[in-house]
Formats: sequence, C-alpha cells, structure tokens
Amino acid sequence: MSRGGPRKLNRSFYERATIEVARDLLGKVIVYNAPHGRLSARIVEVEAYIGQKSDPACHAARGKTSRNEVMFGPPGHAYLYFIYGMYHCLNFVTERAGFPAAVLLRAAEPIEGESLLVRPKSEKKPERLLAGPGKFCRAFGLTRDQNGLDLTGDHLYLEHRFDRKIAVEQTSRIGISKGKDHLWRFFDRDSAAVSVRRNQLIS
DNA sequence: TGAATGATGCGCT
DNA sequence: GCGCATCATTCAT
Repeated sequence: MSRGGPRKLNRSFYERATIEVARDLLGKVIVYNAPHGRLSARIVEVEAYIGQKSDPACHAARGKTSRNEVMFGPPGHAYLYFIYGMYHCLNFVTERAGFPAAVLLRAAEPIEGESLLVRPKSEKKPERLLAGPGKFCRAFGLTRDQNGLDLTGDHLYLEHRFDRKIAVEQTSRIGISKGKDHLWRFFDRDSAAVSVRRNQLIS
C-alpha cells in the first residue's frame, strides 16, 4: 500500500466512541464489490445510535432481538435492516462486543460504478441518487442478505482517501420521535448529496 | 418550495 | 393493531 493512497479502515477505527466514529466517517469512501461490479461513494451524512440506556431511538433500546443482534456483536460489521415495508438502511457497528451501537449511513456521493446504480425513473440528478439511507441501499443493491458482513473483508468496506477539509454541520437526527435532544447527526455542509438541508428543531 | 399523504411489510405490544 | 432510523407524489402557497 503506497503512502497517501487508499487505506482500508481496520477494526480499530470502529472500536471507538460512536460519536467520534460518526464524525470521522464524513469524507470516507464506502466500497461494495457487488455481483454486477464495483461500486463506491463518498460519505457525506451519518447519524449515531448509541446503547440501551441513553438513546430511546436506538434499535437496541428495548434489548437484543434477532433483528438487532448484529449491533450487540463486535465492531466493524454491517447492520442492515428493513423499514417502512420497502426500504433498507445500512449501519456500521461501533464500540465493543456487548455494547450495542452503530452509525447509520444517510447519504453519499457516487464515485465508481455510477452507471450500475439502481436508479428510479423519477431521480434525474446523479448527485441525488444516494441522498438518503433508503435511496443509498436501493441504489447499491444492499438488503438484509448483507446483514452482518465483516467490514474488514473484501465485499463491503470503507477506505480513507485524500479528501478536502470538511465543514461539519451537527443537528438532531431525522425521522425519529424520541431522542431528538441528542445532536447526533453529522453532515458535510458543502455536499449536494445531503438528504435534508433543513435542521430538525428539538420539539 | 414546502406540507401532507399513501405505499408497504415486519416486529413488537 | 400500531409504529417505524423512508421516499415519491400530490397539492397548496
């Protein structure tokens, strides 16, 4: 691996406080070696979901189930779930085994394989193809079949590449009814791929 | 440009 | 039944 070239993120990257991981994920590149080709994208928006006690919006808030068990496992794995009857969401498991926490990938900018992305007829702007957690998984073809994948493997992983200085904006999380007091959403202010520009106010 | 709403299925109470 | 870490469409301003 050449100095300054792409570096695959190893398990120690994920094995840290979830807030730090979330912030550091902005500007990183997600790579998926899909059956039909290599896809990659630059991460521009994420949210942290942390533990059973202090975060009522975390899927683990009411204990371990078959759905969320990957969150309770070791860091550096993909947690994928099905939501609203038609969408999937991708998370990166953080912290340590036994402590359920993860970072939700909310939006990214296409880099490689843009012509291979699953694209709805209604979406005309390529920079908006990955602008939302459900849109990202649909475009990449990620489903529960990929739940539990090891992010240090070769199918699905993250890379550090040279990137510009990022202006980070921090707000409450999108689409939740409880836990809005936590400002655990982070996004790149200068990206056209951010899902929701408006800040959610604490209600 | 923004608010309201229907689609659609799964997991929990 | 109800709520859900969503999205595209429709309608109002």
